[in-house]
Amino acid sequence: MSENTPRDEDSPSCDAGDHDRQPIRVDDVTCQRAAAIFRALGDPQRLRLLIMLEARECCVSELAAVLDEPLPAVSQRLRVLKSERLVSSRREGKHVFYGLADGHISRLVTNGVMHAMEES
Amino acid sequence: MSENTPRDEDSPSCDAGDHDRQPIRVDDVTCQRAAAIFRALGDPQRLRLLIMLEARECCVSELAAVLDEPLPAVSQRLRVLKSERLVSSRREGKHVFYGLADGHISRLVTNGVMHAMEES
DNA sequence: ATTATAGTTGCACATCTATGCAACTGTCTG
DNA sequence: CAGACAGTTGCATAGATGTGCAACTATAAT
Repeated sequence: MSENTPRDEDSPSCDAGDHDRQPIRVDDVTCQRAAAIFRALGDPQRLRLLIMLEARECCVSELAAVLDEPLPAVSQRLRVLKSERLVSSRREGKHVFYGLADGHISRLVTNGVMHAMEES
Repeated sequence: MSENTPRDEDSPSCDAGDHDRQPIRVDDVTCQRAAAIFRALGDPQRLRLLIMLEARECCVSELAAVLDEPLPAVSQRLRVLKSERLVSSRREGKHVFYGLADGHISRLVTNGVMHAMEES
């Protein structure tokens, strides 16, 4: 009676044929890093920024203008994205250009958006 | 003087050769749905659950036992995941089995974890 | 019907996070 | 140097979110 898993006699027959795929072993640190990345992606406005940056590098004021948001707000969001290394920045004169940190990010974003569009 | 974009004379030469990829047009609703999905993924404990469910269906008490968490906590987290349609549940006698809602989710999770492992 | 096991829900509380605005830094121009 | 434009940072506040615990529901067994 000390069992918590339903793998013995009081369990139904559901799991007999289930193919136990080898679970990915993920250490706590990685898990937290991954969660942090997802959390950074978990805001509509930040996601908008990433979607724009997927097309090309943009400077902060351009992003603010296109998205019709106050510039400090955009800068803040970019800061969050940068702290998770989702974007990188580059200064060019008066302007600071932001771009996706690497191609992976694009896949991540696109995947999520696709999934959001497909269902429902 | 009303320009916000640095595309005219006060702009440096950085963007001349930039390949403006066609941006994905994403409507607000989709953007919010996507963000909500990412937000649901943005918690280490919830991510842990999904990683476990990637291997096979599990009932709540099993998840609670393996992750060493109070059962109500696990149930709560599963609720959040279910509200975003990341997992589905199925009752079998006394047990409720949870599994990933579809194969897409697995890709989404794996992608994020991979990215978290690769960098730094 | 009573008891035990499995899950869910509700509530209170602490924590985090987003937001707006003002002040500051940095860069170029005249 | 002063002024204008581009970004960043700090701070206060309101709203969202995670957590723990207790109470409740559901299913099965005796």
